[in-house]
Amino acid sequence: MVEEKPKRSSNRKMQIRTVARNMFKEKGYAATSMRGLASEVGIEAASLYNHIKSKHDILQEVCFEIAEHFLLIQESAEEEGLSATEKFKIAIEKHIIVIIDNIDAAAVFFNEWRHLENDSLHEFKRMRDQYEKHFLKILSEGQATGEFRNINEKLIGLTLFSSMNWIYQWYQPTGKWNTKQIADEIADLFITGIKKIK
Amino acid sequence: MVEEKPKRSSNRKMQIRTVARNMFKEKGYAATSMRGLASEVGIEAASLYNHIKSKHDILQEVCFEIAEHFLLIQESAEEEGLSATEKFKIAIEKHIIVIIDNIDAAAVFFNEWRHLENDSLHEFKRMRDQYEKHFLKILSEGQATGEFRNINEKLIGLTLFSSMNWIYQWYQPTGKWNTKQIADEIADLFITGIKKIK
DNA sequence: CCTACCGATCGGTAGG
DNA sequence: CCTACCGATCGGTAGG
Repeated sequence: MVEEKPKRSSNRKMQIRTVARNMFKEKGYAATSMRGLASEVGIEAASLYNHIKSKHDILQEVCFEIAEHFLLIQESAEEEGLSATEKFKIAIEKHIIVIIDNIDAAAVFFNEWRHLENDSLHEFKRMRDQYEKHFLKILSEGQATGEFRNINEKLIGLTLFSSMNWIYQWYQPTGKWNTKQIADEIADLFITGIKKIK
Repeated sequence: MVEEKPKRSSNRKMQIRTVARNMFKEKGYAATSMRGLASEVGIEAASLYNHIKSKHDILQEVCFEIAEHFLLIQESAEEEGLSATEKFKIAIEKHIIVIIDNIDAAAVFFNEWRHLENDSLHEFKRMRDQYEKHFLKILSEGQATGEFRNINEKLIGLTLFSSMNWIYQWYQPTGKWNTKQIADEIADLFITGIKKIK
């Protein structure tokens, strides 16, 4: 039996990223110092640079690790034979699961992306816009099939994203609702709010 | 005829606050430097301190100027003879109007309040919690009267706040929707989503 | 992974 | 409202 080598450096890097996610969420990127980060990790600031390239590089990693989660949702959503309503519900639930399962990274993603620079900022916006289209397409489809009433789909889409993307502001892992309850209640609210009354 | 004196210092203070609101929104509080702020105003950094006490003091002023707007809404909402549905719609519309009419300050209020300290942080949270109760009360009332279906009112309340408080992230004054359209569409979405079906 | 250190920039003050 | 300046802290590097 082959025992896995303890990848010490890799573990330390993971630890740095985990601590950084949390500090970026709590204090914001700009207000988090490398000395403060190092202190939480339990090493000197200079030692961080054996594991990471720069403060900005950590931000990029955190932002794009969650961006990839969102892209995976999109790719997996190509199932056939579902109504727009069903697709809508599934998309909402998956999106909320990503946020809640990665609550610190999600907070950084939604709140600190403006500190990205140049290429990474550009790429971030591109991915975000593309991802939003995925939801807008479902809204259009639902109107075309007559499942949804006439709505300002862009505005409803922004409202939906607001509802989901703000969750990190109030969600507490120790709270009384589980992920499914939250996802269901929000999905039902929106579906009831936009479905065509027969 | 008495001509008003040009209150030079007061105007300069207002200008500083206006520029600060915008920079705090765009870059965040921590990433906004007093030298950068002064440069935008057109004076030297040291000169700022003839008009303001500290960087932190500006943040407090911006946060609490908008908090007062929200409290005014609450006080004016004591009209009698309205159904919960009507109260709900009015409360949503007024809240959204405050945000859109004070979009920079609103962004700071919702995004930078964590940089408040001690008393002002405590007071901020107290006001915010109290204000949220105002909405929760309407939701409870609507369920009691049978206007609204059975909902998790705390969760729906958080979702509503998310929808409204995220507006600053996407609202553009030059955009194609006016304040009333935005407020109406969001209010209708929520009311349709929670009303009891007869 | 540390000590020692770099130049740059920070919020803010003294004094005029 | 400015010049000149303060001590503190910033992100990051050199060298071991």
